[in-house]
Amino acid sequence: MDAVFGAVICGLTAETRTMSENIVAAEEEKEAVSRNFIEQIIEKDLAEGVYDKVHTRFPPEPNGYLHIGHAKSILLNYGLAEKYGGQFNMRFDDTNPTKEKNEFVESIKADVAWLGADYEDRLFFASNYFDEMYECAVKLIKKGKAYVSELTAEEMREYRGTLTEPGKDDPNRNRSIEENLTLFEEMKDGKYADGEKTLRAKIDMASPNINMRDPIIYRVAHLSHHNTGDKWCIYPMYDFAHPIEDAIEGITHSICTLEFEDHRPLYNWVVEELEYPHPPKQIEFAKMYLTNVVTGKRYIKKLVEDGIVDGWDDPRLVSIAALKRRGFTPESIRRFVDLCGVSKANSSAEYSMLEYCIREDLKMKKPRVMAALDPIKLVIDNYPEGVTEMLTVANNLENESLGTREVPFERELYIDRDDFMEEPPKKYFRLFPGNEVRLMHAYFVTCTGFEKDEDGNVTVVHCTYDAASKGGNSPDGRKVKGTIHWVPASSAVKAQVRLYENIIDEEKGVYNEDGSLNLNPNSLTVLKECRLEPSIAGAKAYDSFQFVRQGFFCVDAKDSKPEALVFNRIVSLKSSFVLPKGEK
RNA sequence: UGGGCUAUCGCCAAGCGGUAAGGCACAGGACUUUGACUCCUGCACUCGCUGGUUCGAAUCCAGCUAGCCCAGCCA
Repeated sequence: MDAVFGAVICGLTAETRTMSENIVAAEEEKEAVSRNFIEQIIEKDLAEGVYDKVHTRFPPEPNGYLHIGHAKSILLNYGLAEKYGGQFNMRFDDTNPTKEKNEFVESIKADVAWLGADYEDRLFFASNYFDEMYECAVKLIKKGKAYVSELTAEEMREYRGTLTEPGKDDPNRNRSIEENLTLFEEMKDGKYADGEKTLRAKIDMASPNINMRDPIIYRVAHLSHHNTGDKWCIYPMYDFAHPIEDAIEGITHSICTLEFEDHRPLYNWVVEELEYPHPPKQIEFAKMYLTNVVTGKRYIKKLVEDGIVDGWDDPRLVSIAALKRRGFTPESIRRFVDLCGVSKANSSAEYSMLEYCIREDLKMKKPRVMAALDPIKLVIDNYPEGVTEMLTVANNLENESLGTREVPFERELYIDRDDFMEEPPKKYFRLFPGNEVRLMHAYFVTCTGFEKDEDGNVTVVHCTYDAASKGGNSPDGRKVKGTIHWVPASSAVKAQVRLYENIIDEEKGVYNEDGSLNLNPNSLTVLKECRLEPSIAGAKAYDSFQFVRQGFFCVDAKDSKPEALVFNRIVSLKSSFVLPKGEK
């Protein structure tokens, strides 16, 4: 990289650096990370003076809720503006009132804000440009580049031709400019019914690219718009509106997904015919998919209707709202998007990558507390009755700044059912008759026996403790292989915990042969009798914790109440422990 | 049998003519008051296929193959 090029790039990332520092920084950066293809295009544009700034945007149609796939687009656009010292706009592409609702603009704004993509005061609506778009259409008509068509939808389809055959010219293709002007104005004035007339760009009916076969750029629709009300009864089509929106806002790099590649010639045609001095450049990238995840609106709607999920924000879904409710953090989503990268190859990321990202984000930040999800009682027979010791324990052994808390220890505790076995397999080093383990942060205990109910279920485990091992170490240097977590029986907080698995049965993929969803019947497990250590009592919505040896859990924002806590498992901890087959 | 795009490890993804980065996943091992974390180690003689150009090709050329997108008055 030559010096001039380096300086140009870095001058934009850190204005406070000196020129030479910039050059050095740029070179270090180059070695550290490779650039994705969009960054390469941007840097080339900047270096060649095609643009002297970077201005991106996120332009959703407000017709639904955002999901993890949108997060990539949001963060990509925002990240690019940030990286190159440019700006990022939020823009609602609301040119078709049939599907748009204010409810969605509000939810989208909330999701974008939550993700941390700050558009400052640059919130725009395509519908605010309708006057200007109308003028653009008139300009095209005056240039002889647009005409009013009277073809019905069906005729339009016939005239368009097919993938392999060229189309035919519209009978009205050579209408006079004056007549087109009059007709278009009449369309605007409401003289025609929906579908009666359209405005078409005059390009090339024989183009191998179907988008160029005189595309419709305005249609009549007597519909109330969520933003402009009844002011308009004609609305611009995406292909006409989008480039204008971008141009008006001074967007430099208009980033969209792959399916719009074929629309780029039309995008360029529009900005060229309209003679914008600094036309924006459309760049397409591959959408990100997550493997075995459902994002289709129809499918989610059905899941809600069938009562399989409790809404668009059910923690098993991957809408932004659902991820938030599940306990994912904006940081984890950003990291995930980052890890996935940007390319033009269709691909699908594994869910394990998302799991990795949330574990990484939470592990140092959250307190590590104890919880018995499937509790059974542990009685320390040689521990005095009526005595409670307050043990001071670190909230996070790897992060001292999280401080300490007090956990009461007493004769009767709850432990997790998994941590005791009457007849353990080999390599099981938790509690079983005769075995000694450490109660985390507390004492060594040795299992002396257990009780069962008439059904053969273990109800109580008995043990004795070594008073000298307080804190979890024996002065004689004795080692134990297992450390288990516990909760004081008398003061534990009762709570509900929801364990989630993928809503899709991963063995067989998302869809059944008949097109229905291939659901995992075990996607939700509700544990109602969980016992948590008392320190968790005041937990509020979205608070999250590591339940030691189990995973990360988040207070459910919808159903949790101070007196009846409800937790969602965000993600389990990794585990290399597997019970031999046939056990449990 | 039109046009556009894509093809590098199980999953993402660098690579831009000088002899295959990295991450996730996975498998071993060390450490461990979480069977977690952390730390080591291993994991593509090969880049969809076939030819060609070149001293040298994942990178250039040609031809194939496979996948995705396009025939809304949706975006």
